[in-house]
Amino acid sequence: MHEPNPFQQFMEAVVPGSPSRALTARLRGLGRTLSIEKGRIAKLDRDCDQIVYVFEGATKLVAQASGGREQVVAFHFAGDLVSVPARALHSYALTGLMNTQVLAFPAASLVGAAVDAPLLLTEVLERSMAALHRCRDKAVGLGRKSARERVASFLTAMCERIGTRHRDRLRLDLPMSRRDIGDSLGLTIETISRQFGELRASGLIETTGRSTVDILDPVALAGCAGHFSDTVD
Amino acid sequence: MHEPNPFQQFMEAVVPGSPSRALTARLRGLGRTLSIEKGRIAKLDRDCDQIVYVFEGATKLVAQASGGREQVVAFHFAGDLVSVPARALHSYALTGLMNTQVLAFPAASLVGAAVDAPLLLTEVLERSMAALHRCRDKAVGLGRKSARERVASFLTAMCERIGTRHRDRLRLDLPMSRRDIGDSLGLTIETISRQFGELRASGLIETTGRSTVDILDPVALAGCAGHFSDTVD
DNA sequence: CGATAACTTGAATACTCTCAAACGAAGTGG
DNA sequence: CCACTTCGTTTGAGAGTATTCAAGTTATCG
Repeated sequence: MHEPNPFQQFMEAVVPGSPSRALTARLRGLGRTLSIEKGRIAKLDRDCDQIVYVFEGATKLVAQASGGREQVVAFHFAGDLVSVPARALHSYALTGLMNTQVLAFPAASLVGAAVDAPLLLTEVLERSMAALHRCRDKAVGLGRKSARERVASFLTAMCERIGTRHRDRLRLDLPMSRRDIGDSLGLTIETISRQFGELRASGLIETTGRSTVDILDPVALAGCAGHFSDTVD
Repeated sequence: MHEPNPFQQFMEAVVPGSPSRALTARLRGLGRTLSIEKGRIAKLDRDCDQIVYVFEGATKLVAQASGGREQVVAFHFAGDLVSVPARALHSYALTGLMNTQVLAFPAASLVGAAVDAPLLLTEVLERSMAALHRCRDKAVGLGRKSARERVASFLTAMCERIGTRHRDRLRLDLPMSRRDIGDSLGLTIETISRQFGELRASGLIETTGRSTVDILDPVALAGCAGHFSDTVD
């Protein structure tokens, strides 16, 4: 059992079916593998938009506004595809939450290379639409929800992405700090900590150490998230 | 000079080059033209994700959370392409800001029909990435910015999209109400009103009636937006 | 011109932030 | 293996910004 290759895994995950040799060669030429150490910023080409495949590890995409304020725009885990804009109203950086391996493509070149590979294009389109929809759901949280609802939303969403079963209970091993969570939810670390405390007191969660969260009552927690429902209100 | 056809204009705007007859016929069969009256919700097919081309007028995409709270996720104007999800964490609706004409496609079918039309696919991809990047910039505003900064951001962004020159000054004819602006920026109408008042008092803007805003000092206004800059801080 | 809806303004409240300090976990070196 | 250092987290008190509630005012439309 030899170590899997980042590029190979990317092809299997993102290009369904059997891609032509020509396409494979083309893409191999475009992609650059990068290691991102925990807490460090990926050294991406900042001259053009990048499309990054997370092969192993976890990252956060951070936007910087004036005054050093940071907003975590999204978290990513192995298998995810991230679009990193070169220039926008705010400055964006992809940062490792742990030691991470990624494969970075210039967005324009990737799309250009895919004109003959509709399956690759549709896959990228599919994923970027999904990202858009997630970003909108996040915007609703940031714009209209209380701290409690944001934290409950966050934990519920994380559960679906990286939750595991541990002795009959739902467990979450968070790779991000309280600060990261705060920067993602538009709250301060103190507020995050207080909300965790109250959820703990309410018996909805249990925490061990810094990163482990057991979800004792997933249904009640999701109920705190303030998502749309036809029944309530 | 006969009235332009929505479908024709869609093809010209979204499918560059000269599309094949087969593709044209296929797309024509998929698209449904809809009229959306001012203040009313578009009667879209809610069973699957939709891709909507705004032919004429303006719309807002509204997400509904629990408790009747609403978040305007994006505004759209003639020529824009909107992705409306069928089901997500929140309930989404496309609403007319004025009498509006749109062309709605089932997203999956549109993408399916485009497997042979890479230019259509790349155009849709391009636009959805742009939407993603705008949504992220919006998330930064909602998560990390003051009321003042959000309003300044909003006015600056609107200027670039629908600003006009009027006797040597930059004019904005806002099709949306204070409530819409508030729901877009995660603020209340009262806060919007107060911010407009203060910007007026500072001499940055001038308002006439409900919808006309003259930007007297675009540079200073943009400076209030709190966007990233290397120079400040 | 009158009615209605949208907007503006004011005062009191609430939620989260800021600042400050104590606590605990994780890692290092003896 | 333990003491020590450091960083992340927790907790508390006070301050600030936007919200809520309540009038009052101004556009816009019929």
